[in-house]
Amino acid sequence: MPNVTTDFNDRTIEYEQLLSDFKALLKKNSLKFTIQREVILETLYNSDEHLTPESLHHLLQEKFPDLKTGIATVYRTLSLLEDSSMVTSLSFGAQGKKYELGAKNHHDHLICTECGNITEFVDEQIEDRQHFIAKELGFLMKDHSMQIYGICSNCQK
Amino acid sequence: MPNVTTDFNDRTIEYEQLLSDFKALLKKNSLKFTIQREVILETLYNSDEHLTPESLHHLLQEKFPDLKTGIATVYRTLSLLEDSSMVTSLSFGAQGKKYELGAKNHHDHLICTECGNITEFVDEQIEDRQHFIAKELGFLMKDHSMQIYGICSNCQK
DNA sequence: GTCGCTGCAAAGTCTTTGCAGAGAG
DNA sequence: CTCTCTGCAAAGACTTTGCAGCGAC
Repeated sequence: MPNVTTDFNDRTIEYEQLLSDFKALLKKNSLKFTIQREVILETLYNSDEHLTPESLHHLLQEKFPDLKTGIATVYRTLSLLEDSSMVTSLSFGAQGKKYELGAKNHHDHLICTECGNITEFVDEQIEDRQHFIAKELGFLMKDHSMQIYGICSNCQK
Repeated sequence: MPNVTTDFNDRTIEYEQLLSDFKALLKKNSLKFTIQREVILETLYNSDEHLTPESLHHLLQEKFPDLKTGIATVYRTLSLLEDSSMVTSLSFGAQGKKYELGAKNHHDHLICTECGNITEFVDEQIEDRQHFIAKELGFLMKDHSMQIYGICSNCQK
């Protein structure tokens, strides 16, 4: 199993750590560590995108064709991981949920409505403020998404 | 609750204005102004909540039982309104989308991933910061959307 | 060996589509 | 009149569940 970090930033944790967290979680709940659960975690870890259950299932069929992992197992494992906060799910307005590992870093998007260019950014002040607001309103904040729409400097010319 | 407010009930557009916008939109696209489309717009306007297609359909059956508006028409009209940016939709999980009129005042959303409850808020500090960031990165900001996902106080119990 | 896990297929949900008659322009 | 809309029901898309055998512990 590769012991690598992604090139995102220092908030990303290593796979070995993630895997042992997962095993600890399973043990604590008298659940079993199966090869299907392992490859699902690994595939989520190695993906830079938000995955739908279907796209994750597809990836598994490509990378581990011998396992013949069923879509039902993908759904069941994602629910398990989400319930234990190891992955978060987002719905972006389209149909269905998308999942990503909670261990990855977060960023927001500036989207140019003219050329479609997307700039990523993270702003600590906004991040802090979001936590504050969630707390004020009694929410246990899990994740957030923010998009700013506008016209980029190039397109303003 | 310092700078956070959930007071969002001021309408930016009156219903008459909204209705004539809707009629203009229909005319422009050679579509017809039907009683079903009207009551759907009106019901959205008079609701302070985010409505699912199903809950909107329910409201229509209560308020306009004689029309017997079908659920398919609700879906079709919501799609039409969304495509033309008169309503916006939010997704909060596997249980479908919720819709609201775009004509209402700007606000952001806190979405409970357990029960789907949506709380609205406006925070000046974040609004200001978004403008600042857009400016810093050379964007002419037009709009933005922000969703915080978490677990509401009720569901934490 | 026990008991949870898995794949499969069937069953649920939610949403869209085909169609023939109704109705707006 | 013409051509779009509508309600209905069937079809589709997505997700969950029941079950019998498999496999981790």
